[in-house]
Amino acid sequence: MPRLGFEILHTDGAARRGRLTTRHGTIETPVFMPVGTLASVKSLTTGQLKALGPEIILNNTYHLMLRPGIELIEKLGGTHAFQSWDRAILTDSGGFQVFSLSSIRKLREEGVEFRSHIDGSSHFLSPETSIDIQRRMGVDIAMAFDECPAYGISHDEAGKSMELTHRWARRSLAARTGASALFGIVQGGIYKDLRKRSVEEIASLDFEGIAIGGVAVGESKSEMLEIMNYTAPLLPAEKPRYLMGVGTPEDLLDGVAAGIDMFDCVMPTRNARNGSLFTSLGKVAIKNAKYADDPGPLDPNCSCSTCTTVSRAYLRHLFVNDEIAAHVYNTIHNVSFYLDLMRGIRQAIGSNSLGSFRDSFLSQQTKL
RNA sequence: GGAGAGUUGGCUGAGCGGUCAAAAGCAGCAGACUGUAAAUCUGCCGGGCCACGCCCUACGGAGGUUCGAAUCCUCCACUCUCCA
Repeated sequence: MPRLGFEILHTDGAARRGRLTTRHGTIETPVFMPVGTLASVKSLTTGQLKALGPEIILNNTYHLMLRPGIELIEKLGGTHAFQSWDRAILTDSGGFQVFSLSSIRKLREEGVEFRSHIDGSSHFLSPETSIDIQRRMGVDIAMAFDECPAYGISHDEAGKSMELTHRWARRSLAARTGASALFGIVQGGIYKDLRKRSVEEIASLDFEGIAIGGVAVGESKSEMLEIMNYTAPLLPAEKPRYLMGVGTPEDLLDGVAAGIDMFDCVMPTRNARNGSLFTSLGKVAIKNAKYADDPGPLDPNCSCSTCTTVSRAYLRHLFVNDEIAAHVYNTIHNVSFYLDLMRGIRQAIGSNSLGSFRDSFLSQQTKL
């Protein structure tokens, strides 16, 4: 069995309706992958998550390396067994932590030395160690170890960073053993010539899929869209395309229209915990006083267990009182909303109506 | 009956002559969140305005001292602690 199967079933403009095949099931694309950094989609049990139906989730190498540690996960049979998840898992390589933990890391050609954000202890991550950890976790899709540069760096700096990512991409590939698929990551910041160069390099290597990294790191929405719309069409058509860390519902629509197949983002889960809920009628800040006596469902067009069982008034009550159930209800809804959105997108592509689907979705977003 | 302590903005609670419309926390009201150091962070939070400054009303009540009082003095009201 190949490490990863990918077939394109249908196209609508640049948008692709496809199917990924992994050892842990098939994945209909375009797909949104809920983020479960610490082998947990925050606030949900595996059972609750499974009921929502995602076909793939994302874990994080850096976090799991620190705790509980790869030795333990390996000893307990890999991360699928550890978290009792029998569907697909993709791991981020720790590349994003090169960016997000920049204040407590030291970057070298060889790799990155992190001071643990938990206890300050030193840890080293390189293409080889990252790939090794991901393999030992037994994930379905591993990511190359990259440097995700901060927004605002110069063309020169972005170029150097990109070249490092390219060298690391080759090393990641060379270090790969085992059954996990491996995706390369295109960098280059906001500079089109660099993005083009990065695509050429990454696409020339033997990755099972290609990701666009280094977006949504502080640049404006228009810059992000410009880079995405420029880069996506340059990617080889036959491989799955993954836009890392994105995004809002609107971003997903734009990404799919640009030909992206895979997305992940903390937004539905984090925003849920912070009381910002996505609905078919627009965003609901559930803590707002206006919902205090609102007996209606969070989203009248949603069939998730939150929307079919409790009122906005109750959700607000739970949230303002810091009840744990607020996080559960909110996360169930937001994840469900994202998965429903992707389902709708897939159907729309299948019927060549992505454009009207997008228009219809966005026009409803202001109805609150 | 005696001795002492206290009364500050919705609450708790700093302040003990000017830099005080009054610290801090909570509550309240908004906003943000994009490969998760996030159940986090930010702003507003007496009233008013022709608002990056000005004017009112304010630290239990009433007087007083002072150029100036939440801060000092007097009386009153209330609360609490200890001793009988």
